[in-house]
Amino acid sequence: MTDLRVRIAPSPTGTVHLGLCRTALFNWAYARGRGGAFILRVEDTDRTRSTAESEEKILEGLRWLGIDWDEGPGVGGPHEPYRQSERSDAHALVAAEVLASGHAYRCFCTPERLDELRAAQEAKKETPRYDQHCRDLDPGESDRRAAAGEAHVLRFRVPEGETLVRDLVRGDVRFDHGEIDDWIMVRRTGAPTYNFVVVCDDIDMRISHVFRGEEHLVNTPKQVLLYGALGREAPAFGHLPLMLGTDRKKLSKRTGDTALGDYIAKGYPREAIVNFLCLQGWALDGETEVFDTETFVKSFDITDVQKAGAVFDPKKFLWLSGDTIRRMPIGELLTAVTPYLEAAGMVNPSGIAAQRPWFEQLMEGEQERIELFSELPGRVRPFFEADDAVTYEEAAEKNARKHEARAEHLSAFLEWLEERSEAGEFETSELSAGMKAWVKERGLKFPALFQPLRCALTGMPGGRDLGDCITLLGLERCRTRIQAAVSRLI
RNA sequence: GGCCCUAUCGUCUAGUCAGGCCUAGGACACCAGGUUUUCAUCCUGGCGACGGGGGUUCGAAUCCCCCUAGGGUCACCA
Repeated sequence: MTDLRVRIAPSPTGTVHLGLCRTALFNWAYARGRGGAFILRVEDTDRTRSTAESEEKILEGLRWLGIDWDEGPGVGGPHEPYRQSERSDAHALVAAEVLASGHAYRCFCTPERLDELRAAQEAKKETPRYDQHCRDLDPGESDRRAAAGEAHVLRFRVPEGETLVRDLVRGDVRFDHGEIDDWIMVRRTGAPTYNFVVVCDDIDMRISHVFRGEEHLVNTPKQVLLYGALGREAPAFGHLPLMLGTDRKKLSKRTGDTALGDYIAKGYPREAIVNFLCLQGWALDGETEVFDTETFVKSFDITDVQKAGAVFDPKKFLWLSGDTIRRMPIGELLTAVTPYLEAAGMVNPSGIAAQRPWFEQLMEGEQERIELFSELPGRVRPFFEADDAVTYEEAAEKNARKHEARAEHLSAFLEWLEERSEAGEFETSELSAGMKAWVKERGLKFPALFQPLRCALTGMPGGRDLGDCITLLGLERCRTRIQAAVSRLI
């Protein structure tokens, strides 16, 4: 059996894009589901745009998603180093080999000449391409000019013919070599280009399958040709459909957030993000939308991947987030939400531990009402406000003022509450039932008490069960709030 | 524009490779009911698609061709 080895090769030039996350996820799942190895390699050949911070963000982001790598930065491996910029010696060796074998040639054309060429071609509405000016330069002359220190690049000598790419997602794709430029392998600075190093490194690292975004499909014949020139067998390829924005173009900041960090900050649960990403171009069985990572790993196959691009649907993502939150154990939810509570100044780190049951009750009432962790502080605000200065939202106050005898009802209800407390009957479900009975005994409609009471207690027009609010606040705080409301709602 | 990819409800998709089981299934969204003290959850129902045209076949969402539409790519970026 040939060793299954897949990789993700991000370039550290910015934020952690969701597309990268999905590609990583699919590669990783493919390896994990088949006992293969998953390798992480940092593609930092563009020295001017690559940053260490970006690289660190990528590693952090992948780890956060639950993706672990068998070889790569941080864990090492038999094919070190895993940062392309540190592999230049190997690249130089291969470049020399390709030049010596005649599959590549030196090109001494100046960037100015190339610019003019391109401009002329564009003016004539032709496809911009290299005119192979240096392709048939005499080898002796080429060597002399290079030895004399004349600046040059190394170009791949694309032969006549066509290349067949057998894509595990798309099937067979043919490319006529007449359409492929004699592409640059090594820049005049001596730095190798992406199409060149990606092949060198994938060979060195024994990569067996390359799954990446569809934007790389047209690069593939160039790479396949290089594998051939090097006498190596190309890996299997699979080009994933693009993730599209609502404008049906490649997902970009233009139509919404694209960075993993944005979603983490908003409080999408990890499971929801992974689950949603899995759904972009792949489906478990066509029926089941919600599944865990383990199920994904067990079921994922590259040949099941959709060919057409997938438009990113923020609404469905939000729904999935809320659904995931609703299924979380309360303790886990509390942990997830703690940073948001702290950031809102509602608790300090030890505060929750000291009143854990209270916080758990608080969470239980909100669990089905939030779709993102970040919504929580706004929703529980009333429970952290001063009792004599609850913020009344306009809609809540309006609802309360609809009832003529609001102050009388509130005062009477407070008396009833005091009695319940003295009687030791101050538990949520008994209170909820008792309140309803209280309203009916007086021949009232529910809103006559509940709307003013909700306003008094929370200042909000809607929300959790009022009995629940009462037990959460306790008699003292309820008394203050109701008394305040009696005067404020006159 | 050249080349390449793609084409099922508004969106994500199942079904396409092995044509009949498809009067095309699920999910989100939307709409209407129900449950509920409110909000939310939850439940029920509804709306809603095989881009168009030719073939092949007894039979096509599924196979072939053309058209159309969308996307990707054309860097000394990756």
